[in-house]
Amino acid sequence: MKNKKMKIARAEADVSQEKLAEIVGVTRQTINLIEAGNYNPSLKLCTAICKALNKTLDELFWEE
Amino acid sequence: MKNKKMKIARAEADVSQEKLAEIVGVTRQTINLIEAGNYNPSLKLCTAICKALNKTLDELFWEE
DNA sequence: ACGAAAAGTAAAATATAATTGACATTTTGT
DNA sequence: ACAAAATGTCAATTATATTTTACTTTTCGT
Repeated sequence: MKNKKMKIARAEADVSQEKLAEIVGVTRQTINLIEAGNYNPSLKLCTAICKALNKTLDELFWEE
Repeated sequence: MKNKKMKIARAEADVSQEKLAEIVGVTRQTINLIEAGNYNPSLKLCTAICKALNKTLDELFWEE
């Protein structure tokens, strides 16, 4: 499933996929894949993304 | 860093590492490694563990 | 104290996250 | 409408999470 929450949070923070990738130390493709879904990122990466976007794990990655 | 929160949550739920591993579909060693720290589990696994223990990502895996 | 269950740990093999490079498409500003 | 930036996506490779097997140590009930 797509990660719409992350995409929105990134838009709110006004950073491109490329910029976010640079901040958290991965490639742009990795960020793109996470937002596109069908991907299973590591906890460390999820945490880094949250901190970069001023969100928590529950806010960006929790699914009921 | 050790994941003490997860260990405590598992104790509260009164399930062994082996039982939890079985519930979330990984091996006992994987659970052990996560609790021992120096490990970087996948988001999917973290989520499965949270649901098994009735906790959220922030409660078990968030670090300031 | 004893035995059994649970927990800790390690090395080698396997599965998969993440990278790289490259190209196509969409969005945005002017 | 045009150019530039941003996004979507793919195949091949590399890095690393997870498994498997196996052994040691702790914990807990009786």
